[in-house]
Amino acid sequence: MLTERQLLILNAIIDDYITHAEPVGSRSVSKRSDMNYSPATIRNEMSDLEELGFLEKPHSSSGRIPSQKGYRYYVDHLLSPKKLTKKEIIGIQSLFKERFSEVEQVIQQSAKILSSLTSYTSIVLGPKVFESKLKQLQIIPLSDDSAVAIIVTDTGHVENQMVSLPKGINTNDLEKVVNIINERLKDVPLIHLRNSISAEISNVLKKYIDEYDKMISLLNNAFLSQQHEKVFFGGKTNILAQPEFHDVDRVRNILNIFEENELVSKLFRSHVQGITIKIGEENHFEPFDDCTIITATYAVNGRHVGTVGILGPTRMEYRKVVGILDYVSKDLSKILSSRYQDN
Amino acid sequence: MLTERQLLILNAIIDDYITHAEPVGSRSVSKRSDMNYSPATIRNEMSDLEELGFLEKPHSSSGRIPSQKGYRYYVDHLLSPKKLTKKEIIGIQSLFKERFSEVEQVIQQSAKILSSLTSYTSIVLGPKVFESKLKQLQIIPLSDDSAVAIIVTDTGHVENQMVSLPKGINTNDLEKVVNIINERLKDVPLIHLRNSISAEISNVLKKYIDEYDKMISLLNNAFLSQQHEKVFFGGKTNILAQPEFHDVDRVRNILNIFEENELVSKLFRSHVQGITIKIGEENHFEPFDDCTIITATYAVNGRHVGTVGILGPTRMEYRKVVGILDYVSKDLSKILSSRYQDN
DNA sequence: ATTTAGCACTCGTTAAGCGAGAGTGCTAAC
DNA sequence: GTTAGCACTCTCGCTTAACGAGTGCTAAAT
Repeated sequence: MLTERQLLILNAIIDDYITHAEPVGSRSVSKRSDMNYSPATIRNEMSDLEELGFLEKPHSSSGRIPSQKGYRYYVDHLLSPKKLTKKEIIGIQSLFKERFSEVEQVIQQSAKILSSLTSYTSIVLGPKVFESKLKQLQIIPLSDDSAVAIIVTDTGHVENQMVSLPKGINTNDLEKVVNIINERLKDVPLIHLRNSISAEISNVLKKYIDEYDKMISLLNNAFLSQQHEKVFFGGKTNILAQPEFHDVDRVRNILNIFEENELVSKLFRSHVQGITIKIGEENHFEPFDDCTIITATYAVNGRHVGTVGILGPTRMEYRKVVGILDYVSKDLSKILSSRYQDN
Repeated sequence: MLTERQLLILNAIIDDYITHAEPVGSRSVSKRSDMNYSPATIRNEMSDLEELGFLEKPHSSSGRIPSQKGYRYYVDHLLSPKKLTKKEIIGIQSLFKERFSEVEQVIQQSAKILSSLTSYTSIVLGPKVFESKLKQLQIIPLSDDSAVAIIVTDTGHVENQMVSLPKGINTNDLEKVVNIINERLKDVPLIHLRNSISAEISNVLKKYIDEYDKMISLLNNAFLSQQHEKVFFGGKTNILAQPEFHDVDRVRNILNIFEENELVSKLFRSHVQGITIKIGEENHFEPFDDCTIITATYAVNGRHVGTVGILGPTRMEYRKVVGILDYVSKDLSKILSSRYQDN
């Protein structure tokens, strides 16, 4: 167990390193107002902390920097989220105040807010479309062999998907099917649609429709669309401003990762409610070995449907980021919930 | 006017600089197989070419690099587009062969092809949605005061737009209006929709509808959607591989520009049919002062509806890029045309 | 038993100096 | 008109030296 003084010193070093990005020496720690020990004492403690694995030295005669374990200890035991300033809160509120016509715009806006407030890169996932409910289905033939299927959800979200029309399908039948679905499956969550079709209305369909099998496969295609969540970014290039990313090759690597939505979505998706912090190798993804990802979930009417996250260097302003993320995720939840309530 | 020999030398220097990215000296020019002069002679010519403004020196005792004027002369007089290799053609064909369900996917694929073939960044604009024609309009109420308007075009493109329902509007009336529009304005180009409404059907509407004014403003909102072309990128980070972009701050600048679709669209939109080359300051945009943009237009059934473009350093492989761009733009035109024909 | 002053030592950073190499411009010879 | 020869320039990489920040250890002070 660490002594009180060791805690104080560890905290001081991490704070210092976070703001200055340079190894911190005993002298500068000892000069802090809350530190009443000489550099020599600090040095001894630092040596101990290094032995315990909380600190490391870039080279033998330099100051210390926090190790991954050090950061972990810091966030687990020492971290007190910083309250947002009045100014920040007002800023957030005013940005959210613009009247957005679409849910996606609200989400995109959250990403922007996060990145501009933190000056790191922000990623927002979701909300999972398929949790929302069917409002209306349309299948509009374009030519003899193709049509576009349009799904409108109760949240006003529109998904569309091209489908090819099997030969021998009857346009009247198609209309009938669409009508039946709209009558009987309204308000069924998209995620259950495919099941519901076979479970609830297959009998009806079989009765009225000639080419049952073809019709089913057509519908399955129509509901195939974007199963994966959308990914929104804010400040994609913010991370380049950090001194640890002053190498073009690394930068390129990371930016390329951003282009792969699948991967990003896997890396940032949070499975537990609330704030999650993944430091360096805890991400289990080599290019992020010296990055930290902090995520929070947001909820709609109590259900956690998406993730907001920040990507920065391990030397990240944890206090600030956690505070902001907490605030924004809750605000976003509020806004989305009120919106979904409306409908 | 330049002499035959000066042309030869200018061409040699540019070719060399394009491939090696380093100032080229008299000796290396003279060593080329088609060059039967000694370094000293070359030096004299180079000196003249510099005086004429086609070449410049990074410092007094270094080799020459082409000036912007030099590149301009090169593309205007010396440039012979490189024929694609069999391999490249086969590659393009096979990538285009995948059966895409949506036009946008074809476009996105073109961007990918271009960037991977050229190893620069590619940008594809359009096609302008509003040139396509109305297939079907839907307005689906979500709640008492909001609805989503969906426009399906003859090309299978789906646009959707949230609209707020003015108070006192009658749902039956809304349905009537939508029906009238679908009957009478089918196949009207989106761009003319708003005019057509007032011109062709305002009488009918006035007859049947109570709240004419409110209805019109609602429709105007519904047709407001994305007027600006979409922007597709390929190989956003390719440009970072070029030695002239090995500075993180510049890189950041450029990548930030990529995020501003409006700006990108303005910078890359081509107004003339065929290949356009803008070198350095010809772009009239300071961050691109040492970039070249090469664009080509693509057409659907003879109408030029969009732009494909490449962004690279002024030291760009002009011959190759022009060849590829020419080929891909034509191929894309073919594919899109055949698709639009279908419907 | 802690804490701290003192000191030798280590390493990274910076500046200066130097030689090699690539390239030029000029002159004079071909 | 062309080219060989040569002095000159500038960059680049390497070495050296000085400096400064910081450490670890020892011994003295508290």
